[in-house]
Amino acid sequence: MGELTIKDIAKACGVGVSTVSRAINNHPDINPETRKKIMDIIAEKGFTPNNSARNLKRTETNSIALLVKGISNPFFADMIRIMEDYVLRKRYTTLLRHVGNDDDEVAVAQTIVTEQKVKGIVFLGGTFTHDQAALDQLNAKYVFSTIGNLNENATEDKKVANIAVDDIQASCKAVEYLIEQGHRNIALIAEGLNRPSIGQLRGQGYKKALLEHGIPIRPELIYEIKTTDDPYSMENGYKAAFKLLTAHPEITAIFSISDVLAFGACRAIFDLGKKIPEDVSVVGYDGIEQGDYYNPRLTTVRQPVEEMARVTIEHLFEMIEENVDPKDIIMPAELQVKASSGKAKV
Amino acid sequence: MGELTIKDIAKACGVGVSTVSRAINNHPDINPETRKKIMDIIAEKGFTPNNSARNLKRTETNSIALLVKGISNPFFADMIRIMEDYVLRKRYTTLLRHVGNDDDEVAVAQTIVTEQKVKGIVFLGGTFTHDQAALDQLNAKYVFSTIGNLNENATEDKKVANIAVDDIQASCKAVEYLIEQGHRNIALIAEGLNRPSIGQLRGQGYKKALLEHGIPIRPELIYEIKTTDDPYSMENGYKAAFKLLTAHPEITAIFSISDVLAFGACRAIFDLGKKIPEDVSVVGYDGIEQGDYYNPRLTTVRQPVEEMARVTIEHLFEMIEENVDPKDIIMPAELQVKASSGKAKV
DNA sequence: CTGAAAGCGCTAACAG
DNA sequence: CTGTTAGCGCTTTCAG
Repeated sequence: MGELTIKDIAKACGVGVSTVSRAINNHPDINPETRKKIMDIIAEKGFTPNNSARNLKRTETNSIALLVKGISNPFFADMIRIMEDYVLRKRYTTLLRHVGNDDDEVAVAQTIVTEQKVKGIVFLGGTFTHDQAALDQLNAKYVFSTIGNLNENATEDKKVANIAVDDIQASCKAVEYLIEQGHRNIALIAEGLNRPSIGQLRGQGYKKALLEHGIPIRPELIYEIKTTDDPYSMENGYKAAFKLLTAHPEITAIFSISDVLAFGACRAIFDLGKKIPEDVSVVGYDGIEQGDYYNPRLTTVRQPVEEMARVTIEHLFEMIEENVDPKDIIMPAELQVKASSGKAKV
Repeated sequence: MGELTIKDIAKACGVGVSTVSRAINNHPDINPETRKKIMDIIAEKGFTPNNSARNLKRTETNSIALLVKGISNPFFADMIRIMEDYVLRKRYTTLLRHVGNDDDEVAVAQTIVTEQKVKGIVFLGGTFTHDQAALDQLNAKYVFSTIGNLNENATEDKKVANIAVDDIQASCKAVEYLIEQGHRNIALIAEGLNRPSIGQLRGQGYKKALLEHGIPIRPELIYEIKTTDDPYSMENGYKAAFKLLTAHPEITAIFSISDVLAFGACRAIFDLGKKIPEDVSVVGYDGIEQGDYYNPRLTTVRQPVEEMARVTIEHLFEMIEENVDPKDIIMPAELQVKASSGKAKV
């Protein structure tokens, strides 16, 4: 039962506790030989310093936290890897924490800051609106990423660091593409249409495209997912498409606000005996790797993951190290036309 | 900058710190009115108790840790959800931690135990062999899950709690099925064949099936993935299948030791202008949800996820609460024949 | 029921 | 370069 403390090590080495502390913290003021001796004994006895105690004392930590909302979103995996690499090169450490869909990420952030003394936080995914008061309490720099144009309606002085794509425009482009392919009965699979969220923005893009091309918006072609826990599931995409296509066989194209939902939709289309893209075109959103392995390859709005990850973490370090003001950075998203979409049947 | 401590709250409430402590810990020895007053002020001021300080003092926590190896394995998402639910019902709290492919999960466990004082640990995924000495140091109960038959060659007294399916047998069944369908040139996509790992076990099952049916093992039909970081990727599956099929067009079936790899393999097959299952049958392993949404639906060895999660967490609590000895539990895996496999071409 | 006081394991002055 | 010592914020006896 290993419950070794720094005291035990100090005793075993015949030195004081502070010397041991210096050894494990790479402190300069220590004789290399003493350090070596101590480190050897530590390795031999298998002592792990207690971080609770460390964090209690320390005032800062050269570490940053990655707060990911939604455990299973494959979209974030790449971003995390890229940011971890960057942080490591900066000689900081990363703390990765997944927060449940129902948890309040700002509250979690608060605990992490006070407990782990992190210098910065990246919020990946999650809700759109945050309690500004709680945010102000946060004794660390933070940046939101891939959540949407948070600052859309914010006043200048309330701006928060945010990296996102222009969801409205990107969605609009995607639907416009479908219209150009001759589609008129275009369904939408979305979520959160009536509350500030990426779902809402993407829904707006869909409507904008239709309106600008003089196509009436038919609410019965819009399926809104209502589940609270993990709305972005293949199962929900399946249900949505199944219901839409059964009730409205005239649908020739589906725009889904996430790739994962789109996979579910594809399954429903196949199960109904229809072909993609011959009978129904499908367009997703996100541009996750999986889409390229799917059969047929999924047409999608690709968010520039690597670029976004890089910009996000760079901006965070700018804020930490150079005290730069929070920026609102909108990045371009690109429609990638693959095999799951094509001309409308005539 | 919210750095409130229990002292601030005590002062604000006009009580002692210990009373505040009692309030936030639902301690029985406290006047309900006093508690209410304190809780109100805490809510108003937005105080979060510092867990580092708490853990430093506490000797136990009614919490268990879920240690997941490999961030992006969709196979675990379900298990985690099920176990979290169970833990919650037991009125314990869950601590979820992802550990990188290169990290030593036992070392991470060690820190978590000493810092968070968790009572139990579930190791999900990860390596096969562990330093028994380090394990013995762990001042908590632990169970390995979905890693493979760890105890295969262990002596009785060294047994470690382990939940797994019989990988050899299940793989053997899967390959036998392919043989029964008339396939003779069956390729294998695997990983870790030469070190104790699930990959090795599944590879053994493949060989066993061939041998028992008098089919010679041709090493050139076995592709072993060598990358260290995340071998179980679609990309690796793609490369493997591409290389196999290009060099050996006579292959009519591929057994892949994971569904994710199988998806990659499918893409390669399509890219080579072949059809699934008409030209090449594909069988995966794991039974993840995605397989059912894939086109064609993936034939796979399904591990009973829900059941395994339940058994895993139940056994952990047995060990914690009733001091039951570690058990070695082998669960049945089931071959699910779907659309990605069929009779061999004649 | 409540407050005072003693540490939990560690780091960071402060003296040597 | 090294040891001594004072807390970090909290829980938990121990007296009231």
